[in-house]
Amino acid sequence: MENTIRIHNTLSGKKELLIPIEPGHVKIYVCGITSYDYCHIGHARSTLVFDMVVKYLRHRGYNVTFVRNFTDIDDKIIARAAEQHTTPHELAERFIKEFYTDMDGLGADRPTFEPRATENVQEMIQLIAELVEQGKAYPAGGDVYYAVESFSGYGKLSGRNLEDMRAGARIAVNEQKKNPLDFVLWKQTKPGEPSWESPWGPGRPGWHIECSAMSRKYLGETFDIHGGGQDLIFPHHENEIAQSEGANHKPFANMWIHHGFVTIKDEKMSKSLGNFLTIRDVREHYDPEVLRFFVFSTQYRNPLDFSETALKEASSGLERLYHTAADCDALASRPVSKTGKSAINDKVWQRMKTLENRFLEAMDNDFNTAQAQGIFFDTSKSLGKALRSLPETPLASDVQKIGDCMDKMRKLATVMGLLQEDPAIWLKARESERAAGIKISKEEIETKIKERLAARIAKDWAKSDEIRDHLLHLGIVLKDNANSTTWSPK
RNA sequence: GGCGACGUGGCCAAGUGGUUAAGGCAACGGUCUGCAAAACCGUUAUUCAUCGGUUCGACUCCGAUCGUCGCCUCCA
Repeated sequence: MENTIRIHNTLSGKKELLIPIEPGHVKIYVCGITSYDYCHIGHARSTLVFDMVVKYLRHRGYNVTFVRNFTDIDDKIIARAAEQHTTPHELAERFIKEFYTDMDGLGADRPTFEPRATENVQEMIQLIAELVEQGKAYPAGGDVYYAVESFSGYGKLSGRNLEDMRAGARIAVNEQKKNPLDFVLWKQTKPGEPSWESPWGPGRPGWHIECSAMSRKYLGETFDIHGGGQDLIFPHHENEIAQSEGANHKPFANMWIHHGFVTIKDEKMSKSLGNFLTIRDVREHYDPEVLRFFVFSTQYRNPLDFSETALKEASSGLERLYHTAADCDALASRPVSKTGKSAINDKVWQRMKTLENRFLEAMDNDFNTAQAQGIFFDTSKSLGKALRSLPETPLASDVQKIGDCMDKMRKLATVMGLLQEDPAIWLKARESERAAGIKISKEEIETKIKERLAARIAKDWAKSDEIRDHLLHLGIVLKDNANSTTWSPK
């Protein structure tokens, strides 16, 4: 197959053509969550971005092996478990379950493999032993550290060098380390903590080693893509490279994909700043597709500023696409004529025909979902024009053209998890959401509408408008149709 | 302090050496309507933070300046 996808590789700082090691098969590893709390929308972005990447690669015909780990043992988990009078294992498992509830609810596919750190400790011990043997790591007082100076490529991912880092080091000096930047591979056990036997005594793995060990186990020593949030570039991914390449003497990941943060008021959303919203906070008020639409409204490397306004805009935008879908669906029941001249303008038809190519071009260019969404809107507009130009009894082939184009758009939108619902049902659901804040009963509204209808029949426009304004004040918008009046929340 | 990213219309956001600078939201105008709403259609940046430079030509490349954010400590 032909490789056409270009990806921004953090390692080179450039867009590069994705050329899988094994033709047609992409192997990708993504750093998952540390499981000790509910996921926030930054985690949602991460999951959705890589879900989109994998879906697109598959859409393009690649076989994809996708590995994403769970960090289920670490300082924060141990501390939180102690606070909650439970075990680290129980706590981690509980929040893995919650992770699934959230991410399944957002429509993310499960990865091929989802290894947990605690299930791969032997593989980590093996890798550490190899590093010790090769003089790249050293035991000290029950811990084992990686000697950063032993790896000449240290800093190549994050664009740093050891001297600069040393000068600006904010790391507390640890007497046991040969270099303050050396990082721990194995931590000596402390009383009451989970521990595993090892050649260096009982203890538990450091954070970075799990990804090196698990990626090697599931994907091999060299694989195609490694991904994660921008905050993982240093030190986490830098250290993974040091560990893996230090032990294997082979390139680790060929390409590195790092997505931007979700921000609030232009500040990074994070646990330590306390400015985070959980996925379920957001799900209380917004449909999962709205959240997906929002996430994909900007290219994955840019920051994404979260706000109520931004979500509302996303909702309005997606609604527009669903309206088009509903209009196209309604066309299917219209009587058609078999012969005649196409009513669809040639330029409009050209736009409809080129939808797929334009979409693929945008997505091939470093997964430019923002541009892809623009193409959906452009197509939506073309479909609107086509629909409007149809006569009472449209030509069967015109109906076919419009239906096919809409089907194609739906199929392409699957990559972003959009337009997957029945339009009529989806649009109705948005209306019900808006109805949540209304302070007047349905019966009262119906009564008012009947009153107004009487006024309208009597052509008492003043009274008719007064009733309408009154309801509008209460958040009810009236829509007069040919022979009925419907209402919907504002 | 070191390293990195970014600065495009009221807001969000594509484009990234060369015909008219995508698209969304909002606003405004039109169709429709008793008037509206909804929907649909249309309009809205001689200009891309600022100042220099390279070039026949730059929003796009280079340099400087200003501003915003991030990493350097756990973090998606």
